[in-house]
Amino acid sequence: MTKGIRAIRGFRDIPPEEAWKLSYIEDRTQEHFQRYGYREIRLPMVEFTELFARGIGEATDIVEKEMYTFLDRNGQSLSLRPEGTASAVRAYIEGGWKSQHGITKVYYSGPMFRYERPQKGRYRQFYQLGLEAIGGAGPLVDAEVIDLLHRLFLVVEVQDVRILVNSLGCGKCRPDFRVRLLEYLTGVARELCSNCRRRMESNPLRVLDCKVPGCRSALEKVPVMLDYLCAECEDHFSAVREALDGLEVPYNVDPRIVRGLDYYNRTAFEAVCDRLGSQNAVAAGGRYDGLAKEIGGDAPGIGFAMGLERLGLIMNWDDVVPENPDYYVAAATSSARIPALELGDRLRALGFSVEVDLEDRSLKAQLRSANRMGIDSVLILGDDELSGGTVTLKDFVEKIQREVPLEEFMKEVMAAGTGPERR
RNA sequence: GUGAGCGUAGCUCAACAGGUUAGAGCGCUGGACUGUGGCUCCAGAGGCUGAGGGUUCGAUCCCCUUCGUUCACCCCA
Repeated sequence: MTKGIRAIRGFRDIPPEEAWKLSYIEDRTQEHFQRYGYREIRLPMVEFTELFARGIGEATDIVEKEMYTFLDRNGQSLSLRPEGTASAVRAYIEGGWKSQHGITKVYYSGPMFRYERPQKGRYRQFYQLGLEAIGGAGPLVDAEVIDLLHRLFLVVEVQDVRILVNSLGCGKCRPDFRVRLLEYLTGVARELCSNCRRRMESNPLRVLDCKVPGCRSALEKVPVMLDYLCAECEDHFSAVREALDGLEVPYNVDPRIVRGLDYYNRTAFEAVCDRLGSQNAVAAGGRYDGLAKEIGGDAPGIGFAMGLERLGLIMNWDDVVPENPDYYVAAATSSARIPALELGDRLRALGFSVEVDLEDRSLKAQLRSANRMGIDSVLILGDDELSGGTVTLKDFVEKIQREVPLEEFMKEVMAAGTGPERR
């Protein structure tokens, strides 16, 4: 079990038992996004390192220590994408989509890569589904995006998810706030944990969401961004909230919401759940009006991404069952092996999914397989059936069995048929 | 990058304080039932106990190293 080549740490195989769930989430989510006018965009999984360095921010953890970066054969520094927003905005600029009318609304789905220690709900290759609304600066865009996210959780039946929103201010008001925050933190530095004292230097905003009790009490009167918003940001944020209230989207304003990426401004939001191990974010996003400028364009935007594995972890799967095959064709004798395969093909041509034994196993073993696979209808072919042009139908549920002319059976199937729509 | 736990059959796990031939359940294959599933019974296949070194008369067990894995910290989706 330890022999041979295995998957890279943090890069796991998603077996069929699990993969169908991710597909299910993707399907439901994409339908949902499309109802809001979002269209799929396929983005490269590798970009120039510079895109992420400038877009996400040189000083962020992602860029500093979590990217898969390498030189290609031309000596250019490339990186596996750690997230999708930077690419989407790059595509917007590169494609000149600004000239199109209205807001560009796109969604993407696929693997992201981050060099982190794997743990529950966290892998080095993980799957994200995200969307971006680029080119719109107004608060209604923010509200619709958050509304869409809220309603997505209704569609995929996830309970226990809370939506938290905050405003991070803008380039005008955030620097002031930062100064006030640092003043305060310096004052209470003795009461903070060692982590937070370190964070004061690296990323003071992060101190706000420390969970250590001592820090929490020391931070009771900490200034929050919301109290320092400039007039424009204040107006924007209250307009967003007004719209959310009008749409009856349940949310909480949480001043401790901070984003780990530099490009965010104004509206930031997270969907969190407690049943996710130490991770609690299922989806997160926000506005990034300054991002495009960093990479050679100019456009406001907002978007979010959600972790498919994490969503899969908290979804209620009780009412969602994978479909079993419709028929099992069993060969009772060796001369019926190929005719069994043929019959399988005929049924498949009608849209059914059919299993046929390929291992020359006994009839008993074949029936056992059918039963294990949850297949209710078995068709048996043997020498008797072949010589008589019949097929034996066995129904595990009704517990009945009868032998009928093969062509008659096929006609029945076609008539009642309506080849079930498969997914 | 840091810390802790765990690596025994395909899977989930046993093996009193180091002791003889490493067991069980599930799964798989066959049989009881000459061409008939589920339930039951019987049989069989399947192990360099993650790898390497050490202590010992003797190591799955103790020690060291290494690899893998899980969870947590950090951080994030």
